[in-house]
Amino acid sequence: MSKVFGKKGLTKKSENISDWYHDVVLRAGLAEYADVKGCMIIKPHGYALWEKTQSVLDGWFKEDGVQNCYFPVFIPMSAFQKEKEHVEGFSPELAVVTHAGGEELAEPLAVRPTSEIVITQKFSDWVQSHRDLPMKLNQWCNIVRWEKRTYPFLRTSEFLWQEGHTVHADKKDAMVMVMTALEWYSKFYRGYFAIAPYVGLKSQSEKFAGAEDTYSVEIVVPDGKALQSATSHYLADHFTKVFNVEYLDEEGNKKLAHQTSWGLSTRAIGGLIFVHGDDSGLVLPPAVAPQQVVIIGIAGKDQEMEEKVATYVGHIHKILKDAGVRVVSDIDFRKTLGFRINDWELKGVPLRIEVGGKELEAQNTTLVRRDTFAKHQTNTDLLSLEVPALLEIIQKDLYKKSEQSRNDLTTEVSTWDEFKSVMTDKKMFIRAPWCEDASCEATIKEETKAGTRCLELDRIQEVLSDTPCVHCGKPALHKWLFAQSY
RNA sequence: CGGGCUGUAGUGUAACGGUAGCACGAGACGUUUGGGACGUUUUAGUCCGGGUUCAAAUCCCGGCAGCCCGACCA
Repeated sequence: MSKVFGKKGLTKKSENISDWYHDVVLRAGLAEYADVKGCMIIKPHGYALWEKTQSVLDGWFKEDGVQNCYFPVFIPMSAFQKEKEHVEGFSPELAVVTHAGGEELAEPLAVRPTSEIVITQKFSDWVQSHRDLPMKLNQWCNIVRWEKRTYPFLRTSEFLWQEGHTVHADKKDAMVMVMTALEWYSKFYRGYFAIAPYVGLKSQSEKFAGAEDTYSVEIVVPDGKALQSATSHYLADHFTKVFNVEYLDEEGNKKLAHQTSWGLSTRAIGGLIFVHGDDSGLVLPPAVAPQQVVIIGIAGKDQEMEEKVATYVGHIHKILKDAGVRVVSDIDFRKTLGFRINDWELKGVPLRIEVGGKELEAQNTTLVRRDTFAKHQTNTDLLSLEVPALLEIIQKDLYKKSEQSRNDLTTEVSTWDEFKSVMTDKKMFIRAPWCEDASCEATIKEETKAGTRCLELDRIQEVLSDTPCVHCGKPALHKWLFAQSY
């Protein structure tokens, strides 16, 4: 790797990853703090990443027959209290409206922390026959969870997400949906965010409040901690039996529908920042970068040259735009070159094309990769082919780097001593046999701050024999992933 | 929600209980421009609410917000 250009006022990632993260969020223009605790103003550069996320996932949802809709942000407290595990799980973090229109409300309104309740209520009206199934809805919305400890993007009091809610005739159909949604998320992280995650089943104590089973996508943050980055729940009939979501099957028998829900939030952007960013700021994968290429005009002090360079930049801009590249031109000659370069690097634009007198004369351009800072010249004629190809290479290289980092930050242990020493020394993911007992899990967490993250999908079928739990020694059937979490 | 630290122009900082200063930024003009330029000039601030005091950015109390450490979570 070539040298990394540090930034004025930007903490180095290796020195303090938390300070670095906050600096990048602000300096790259992704978001700012709002006046309300834990609330965030998402700025255009950050919101563009969310819009890209939306457009990709929304396309996949619709191909599968999921329809978008919108439910109210307010939920009557009485409705919210109907599912016991659900309300116990969420009530500590509910925001509740008690006054409106200048008067105290007869019944307080919860600001939705998720919409299982209100959507399931409607499912009971909308689902009558097996012919109504499956019914697949999704909404893109904001939700509020009054977290005690907040962190930009990763854990904000209000956040944006999509929540998919579906009902099916039986468990088998519902499980297909659960796995389909999980695969969308996994595919999105791998293919667009260039992040290699772990995907698997949550333990019973870590599952969604009200779910039968929860599956999740877990990102390995470079400091060795885990970020739960999307979830897909099999709700069985837990909500449908509370709200009588029943249908008549072909034989005329009444049956309870089986339900799923699944979501991905703006937290994803936090994962993206953490995984790819470096000491120069944000690094965006080309597939999601709002601007994939920035063309920087360099003119010296020469007015005539400024005009020539501006024209040349425009020419290149058109070539790239016609080639389907998201491109932006910077011909703000009033600012010094260094300033402009640093600014675009902070923002994470994957590829920079420098164009000045030298390039003009040679009819070429200088290409500089954001991820490696590798620099080379390319003839202008070849740009329309080379740039899209290079963007793909950058995308793949970022993924490979993420995969390498994930693997480097994961280790397998079989004894409790090893487990403890790894968790205290380094902080990383540990794969170890576990008995699946909740009290054992709680003790592990108490002693190491690390909890179970998931049982990887491809290990669910693989059943161990004669293997003791890494902590308590009771028989373990699977190797689970453990880590400290964000 | 508990413990610790913090809160001064847009940003970063300084000021013993006694004139709120500096740098960057932003605006104007001029000179500059191949990795964060310079001069002249203009601009803008003590988180909010109480208290102590002749006098509060400074001390005290409460609130709000940020960061860190716990408990909780997408």
